[in-house]
Amino acid sequence: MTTIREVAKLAGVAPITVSRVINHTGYIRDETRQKVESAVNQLGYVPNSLSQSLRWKQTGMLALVLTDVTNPFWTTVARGAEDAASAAGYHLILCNTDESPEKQESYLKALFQKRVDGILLVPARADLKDIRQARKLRVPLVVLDRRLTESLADCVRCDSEAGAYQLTRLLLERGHRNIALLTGSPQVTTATDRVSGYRKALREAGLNTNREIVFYGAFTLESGLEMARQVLEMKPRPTAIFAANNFIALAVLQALRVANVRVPDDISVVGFDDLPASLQVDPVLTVVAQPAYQMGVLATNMLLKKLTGETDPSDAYQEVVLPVEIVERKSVQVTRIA
Amino acid sequence: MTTIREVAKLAGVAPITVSRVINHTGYIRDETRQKVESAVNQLGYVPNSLSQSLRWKQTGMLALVLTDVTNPFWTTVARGAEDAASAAGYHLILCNTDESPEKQESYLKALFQKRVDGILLVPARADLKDIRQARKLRVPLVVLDRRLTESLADCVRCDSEAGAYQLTRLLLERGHRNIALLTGSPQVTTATDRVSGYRKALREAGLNTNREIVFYGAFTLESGLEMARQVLEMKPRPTAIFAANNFIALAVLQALRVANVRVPDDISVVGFDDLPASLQVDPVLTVVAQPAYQMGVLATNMLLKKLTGETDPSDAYQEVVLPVEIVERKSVQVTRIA
DNA sequence: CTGTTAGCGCGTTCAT
DNA sequence: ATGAACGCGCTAACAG
Repeated sequence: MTTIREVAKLAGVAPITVSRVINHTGYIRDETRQKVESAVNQLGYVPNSLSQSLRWKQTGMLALVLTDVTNPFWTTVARGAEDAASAAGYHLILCNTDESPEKQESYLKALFQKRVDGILLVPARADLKDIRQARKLRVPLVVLDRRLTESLADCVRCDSEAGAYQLTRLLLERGHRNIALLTGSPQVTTATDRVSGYRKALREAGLNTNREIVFYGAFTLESGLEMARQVLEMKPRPTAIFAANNFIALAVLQALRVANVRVPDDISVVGFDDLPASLQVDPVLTVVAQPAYQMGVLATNMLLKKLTGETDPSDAYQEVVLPVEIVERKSVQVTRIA
Repeated sequence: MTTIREVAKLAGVAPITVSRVINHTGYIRDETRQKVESAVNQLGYVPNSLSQSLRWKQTGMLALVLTDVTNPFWTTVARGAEDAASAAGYHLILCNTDESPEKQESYLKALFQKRVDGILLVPARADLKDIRQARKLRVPLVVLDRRLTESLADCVRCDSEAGAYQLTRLLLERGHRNIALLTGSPQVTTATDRVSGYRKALREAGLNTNREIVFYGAFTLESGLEMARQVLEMKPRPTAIFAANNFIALAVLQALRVANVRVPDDISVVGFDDLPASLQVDPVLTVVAQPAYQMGVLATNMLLKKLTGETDPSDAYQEVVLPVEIVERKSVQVTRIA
């Protein structure tokens, strides 16, 4: 590919002059600019951003490391992040860890090597090693969606506990006392926070620990199907199911349909995460909706502030917790109190 | 961040020795290796891949430029591409053009600047300018999903025409003669190819041009809703709707539900693109399923062959057309021939 | 307004 | 088995 030197030669100037024309820095005589521009066009010159980044000590790239772009929740977050990044003139790289700490480590290493200017991370596990490394390397990092066991980074997330609490209360108010909660891995704070909210609501309603029905699995369709099967075999069968993420909710609905159990007539179902309008035909599920897009935007802006030095590095880490919102639809039945 | 020189200094060796240890090239005495490794660990040294790429003249990065990661079809393609890329030791960058030629141009420019080793492109428009530029810059490029008006690049796509033909025949065999086709932009070959397949089937059934009912819009929910509304106002109303992509199909189902038109009792519906199992509760729609994941894998492998020089550059451009498959479900009703 | 020099961090080439 | 010099492509700092 053409280099700046070849352009300079053709235009009869020094490379630095070409550089100045391209980057619109410094003063250039109009005539010179035109000579350079025509040389650039003639050769189809495209500046090498590797070299530029090497000199400038910044790459203009951010990275979003998440667990699964296949999940509409994450694609929405990603769109928010991308929009915010590109509004600030940054490019965004997406990486999927599939909840694997090994993949996470491998991607982060690659991102460090690429000298991305900042990282948005949805931590695959409670493991803090990667985050410590980012700190050590002084790579700005914002944690997304999940809490850390220790306060080692800024964090933007939604209020899982409050959402789960509200959803559980809604069920309790409708008379449900046998509520099964199907959640993700105990390693993931959104999974456990939703358990906390559920638990809190049960306690307040005067139900003690032995009334809790909690299944831990993973935030996937397969795990949801498996847990749903187990719920259906319980005697007495719970009168309501609380699915702690969108894939589990869809799995529950699928399993119930296969088993010929009607919603909400035979059993009530509520879920966490709404689906985008483009992906549902007949929205039936009462859910807690998280501001996914906004979370992506906010986290990105927080990251950008860190790298433009608008925040004082000596400040304590910030944590932004976004409120969630109940969207009531028609998957909850009023039941007699048992 | 630490540089190779600081590591070298701490280890008491020359930078090049550190380089050799890191890249496992050349001979190194065990003792030296250990000194270097401990220095690397102590400083948390992470090699700068910008510099490496600059020297090696390759970046180990591929890019997939597509129209919309929000669409499950594309996320599936992306997963295929990512898996294939990472199996070969490459990283994959994702870019969304939203069908905008301007965004496409801007992203491609950035990718050229970043010196990605190769590009997978879903062209936003029939415009060939960007592809010519890639040729001029000698950046290996494979076109995905859509045909080019001129043969200027290798291409991997699915057989839209055959799929549309089969789907239309299925409707014709069930007795439908008033079939509305709701498709994307006339600028997009998958949209027009599906019209061709539809048209061909009608012709074969002895129906002439004035029996064609074709709406051109975009492959989005909004456009689908708008077109569906128009179909519902037609008199006589078509007995079947053929939605030429997944979002249009979902829009049609939504619109029909709102209008209280039952599927398939009142009207039959077929679609292009299946949804992943994780996103549907009760798969109802008879569709043409495209091998999205496989398309991503194949295109990536074709690209990789080009850059490892396994293909003769003098060869003509390849075009791989993947077969599609009808998945019959329950959205088509047998109707009396009008 | 334009050019020269030097160096970003690394690895190839050629010595030793 | 290890190192010195040079250059990848670009631009900051300093001259002129």
